[in-house]
Amino acid sequence: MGRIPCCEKDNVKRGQWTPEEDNKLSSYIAQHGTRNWRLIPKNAGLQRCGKSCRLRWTNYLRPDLKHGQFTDAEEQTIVKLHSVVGNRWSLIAGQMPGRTDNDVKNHWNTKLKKKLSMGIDPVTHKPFSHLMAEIDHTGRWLTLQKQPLAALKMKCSTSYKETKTSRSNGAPGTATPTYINSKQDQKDDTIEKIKLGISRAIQEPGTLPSNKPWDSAGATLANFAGACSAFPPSMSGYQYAHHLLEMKGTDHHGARVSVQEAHAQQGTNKFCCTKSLREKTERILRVGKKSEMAPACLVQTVSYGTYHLMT
DNA sequence: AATAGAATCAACCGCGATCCC
DNA sequence: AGGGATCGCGGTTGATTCTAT
Repeated sequence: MGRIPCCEKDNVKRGQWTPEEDNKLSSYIAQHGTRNWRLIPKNAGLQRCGKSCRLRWTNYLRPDLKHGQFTDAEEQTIVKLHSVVGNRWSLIAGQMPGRTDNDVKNHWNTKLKKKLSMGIDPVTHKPFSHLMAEIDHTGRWLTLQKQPLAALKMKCSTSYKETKTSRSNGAPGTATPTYINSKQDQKDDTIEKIKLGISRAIQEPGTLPSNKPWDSAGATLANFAGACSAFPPSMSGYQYAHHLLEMKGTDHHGARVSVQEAHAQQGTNKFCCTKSLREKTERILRVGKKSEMAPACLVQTVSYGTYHLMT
């Protein structure tokens, strides 16, 4: 596993970028593209490492970036997507034109997380009790950008493929989506299906097909682990997410609750999870990179339905 | 006006994934 | 197939700015 060696050199400049450096980098990239980050600083006459240049370009200099404050709609998008995919900042940023993963991450860490931890919906600025009432009665929570599922799927897929394509051709912002039949792509597709299934299931509670191939009505805390122990091959991500969301269990008061009810009760409480179930969930969702982490939502979703809620 | 503490965000670090020879 | 080079991501740091006292 190779390390990036460039930053280790003593003669490489660090810290804040000056306007002159920005100009040099911008004009070089405008002329030559971003084919090889290692060579860019050398050719552009910059005493920076390639990594630093890439970061400066992608997070600040790119002409398509927005630099202003996050709008309410953008905050809403972050909150919604974060509840679906967790700390997958690049994925979230991919849904927000002009915003970088760094922007989204910083905004979440400095503003949104704080509001959420205080029990305040960062968008409506109302307590979560209000929000949860909306979930129960109208299902409006997580109305993911009100986009058709296919459109969202296309966007997710495009974003990912653009990244891959741009790496091979190097031209910034000119990549077009391509669809390749490979094992990796199939895995990506499965992951995308699961993620989209989760979002759609949360978005549209009560739309579960009536002929569901499972029956969790009699599930108890004790047998939940068995109930969601596998992602059946015959089941779509959408169905599976519904399956998880519809399961019933008992909360820490012993009351029977659905996953969504548990979610509503959970508020800012912590909850635990068992190792075996977490491993199973992670296996279902194992992704190419950061492979030990499953999207937080599904882990949490399973958690709500499976474990005691803890304060 | 001065100062301390909090908030913000650009930049860095380390790691895993992927590319490419 | 193996290994070095490169890229991209998420977590963290620290300089700067803002706010309260």
